[in-house]
Amino acid sequence: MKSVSKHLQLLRPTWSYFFSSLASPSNEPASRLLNLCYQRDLPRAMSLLDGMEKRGIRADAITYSELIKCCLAHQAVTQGRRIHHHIFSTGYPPQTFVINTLLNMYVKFNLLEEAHTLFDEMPERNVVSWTTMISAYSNAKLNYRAMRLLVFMFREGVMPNMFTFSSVLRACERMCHLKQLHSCILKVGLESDVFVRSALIDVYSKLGELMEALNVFREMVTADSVVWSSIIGAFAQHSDGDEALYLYKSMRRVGFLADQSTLTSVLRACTSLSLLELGRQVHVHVLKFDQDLILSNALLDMYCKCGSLEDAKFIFNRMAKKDVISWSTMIAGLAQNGLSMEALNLFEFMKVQGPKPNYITILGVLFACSHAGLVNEGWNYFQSMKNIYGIDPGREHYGCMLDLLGRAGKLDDMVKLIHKMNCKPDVVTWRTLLDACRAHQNVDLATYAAKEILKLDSQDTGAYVLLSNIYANSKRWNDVAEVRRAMRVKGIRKEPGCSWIEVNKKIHAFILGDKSHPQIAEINGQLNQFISKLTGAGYVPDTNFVLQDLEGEQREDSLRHHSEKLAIVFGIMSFPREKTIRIWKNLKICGDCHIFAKLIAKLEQRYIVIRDPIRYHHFRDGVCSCGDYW
DNA sequence: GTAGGGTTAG
Repeated sequence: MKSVSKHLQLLRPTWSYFFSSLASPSNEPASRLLNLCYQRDLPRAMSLLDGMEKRGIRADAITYSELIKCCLAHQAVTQGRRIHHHIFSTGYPPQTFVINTLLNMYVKFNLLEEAHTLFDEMPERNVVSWTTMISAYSNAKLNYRAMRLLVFMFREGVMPNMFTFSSVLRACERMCHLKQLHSCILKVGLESDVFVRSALIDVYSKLGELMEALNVFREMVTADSVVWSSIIGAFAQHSDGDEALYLYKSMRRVGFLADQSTLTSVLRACTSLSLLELGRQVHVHVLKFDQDLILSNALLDMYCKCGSLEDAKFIFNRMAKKDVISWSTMIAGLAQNGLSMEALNLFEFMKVQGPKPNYITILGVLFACSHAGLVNEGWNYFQSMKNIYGIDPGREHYGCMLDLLGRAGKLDDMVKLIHKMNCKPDVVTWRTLLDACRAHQNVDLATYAAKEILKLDSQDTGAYVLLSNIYANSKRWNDVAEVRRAMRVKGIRKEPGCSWIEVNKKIHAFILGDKSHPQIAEINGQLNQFISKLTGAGYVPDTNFVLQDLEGEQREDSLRHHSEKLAIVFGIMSFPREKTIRIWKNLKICGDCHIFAKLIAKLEQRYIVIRDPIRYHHFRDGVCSCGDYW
């Protein structure tokens, strides 16, 4: 008996199908259609649909939904429009669910106008219809339209859900709107939804309100790895690497696993803090995602910015896929690390084998020319960017060209270019001119440039300091006193030079005049010994870089304790000879420290890398990668 | 049927 009932059970669907097809014979093609959709057989499904249309047969909502999925899988726009036509031609009013599916199809095909027309014609729009359109506009960065739709949605009395809020938040550009949205989210009790939460964190961060982002994060009762990634990314993008790394450690401690996005932000934090050793540890976790282009680019950038070009080249060469960012990162990385010719060769190779260069690629190329003193090549590349790639030069490109001319001492050409620029000169423009005037001892032009800077920003420390140094170099002590008086009156102080070095996973900071380091006496003693040894070998301190109008020994004394010298000596004391000494600092290296680093690298047979806010110096065997041109 | 986080310069 048991086996008979088992057989009957097996037969039951067949019988029910038989009876149902007797009762409604027109359903049979619809079921066949659904099967074809499941098989993703679009041609046969479409021909069946044509037959159904002629006989006035319609399918159910699930079948239409599957048919549209089939079109999306085949990227078949024409067939999608045919289905749209069919749904409205059978004489039955389509369900909202079915129209929403069509709406979604047009959005996925990036046909927003067609989607919007259909949306306008819908007899009834539910929360999914509204959210589909809002999300489409947010994705397309048509933020105003997305926000406006939310208002219309409220007016029609449709309540947004968590999908709506996480979509519309991305379109929010103003703090007042964000505050309103946030209140609304709290009011309807959606703040614990992880999608809404991560979107809130992201928008607060994009609008520069990091503390608000942190508040949203801290108030959470719910979390997932994306919420963690959002807050880590927020700090990493705002150059607060310390907080980003602290949050990453907390994330690991509470048991969440880092994925590609998290690791990308963590690498960015390592990059901003120049933490090569930590970066290498993160690299181990990155290995399991080696197909992820964004993550690989972040890794490449980390090695470039931490001054380890061997690792950067290794990563670049074995990346299976490279995009314009990979190429631009490598070109700029080579240029910033003093390998200008390699950077330009790579750019030539990119022109043949790589993607089309963009605005940032050209910046790296011009930077390479500027730091190698290649004036003619720089001009050629500058002109070709518009002619060949259709890229209009921006403020940064002009900046590189001015830098190039300035380093080569072509001050008149600099002034001509400033007047020809298609944008108004800003503080950076004038500072480049001022810097060139200092290097080439042009006091009158320097005064002009400094005044232009102070017209734009009366508190600009750099202008005062550079002007003071220029006067000091020309021994115009009265003018120096005048500049310093102005600085005192306005309460402007020179930013103290600061250098950092990582020893045994600890960051050691050295600030000019600061004696707080526990080993400072030992470091100073060692430094004095080195200076004596170097002086015996012909080292003469270059006092052109002292702000104060001091004379003789006092001027040397001030230079003697520049933070990078202390960091170098500490590095020598802490590391074995074969370990690279890596230092990063907040200001550009001065000429005297540059000479000192070259000589000490030779004397002690050390490899020293110093990263300043713009570029890198690799000191080895008495020479620097910048070729003394920075 | 509708949703969230990541890369190059400055």
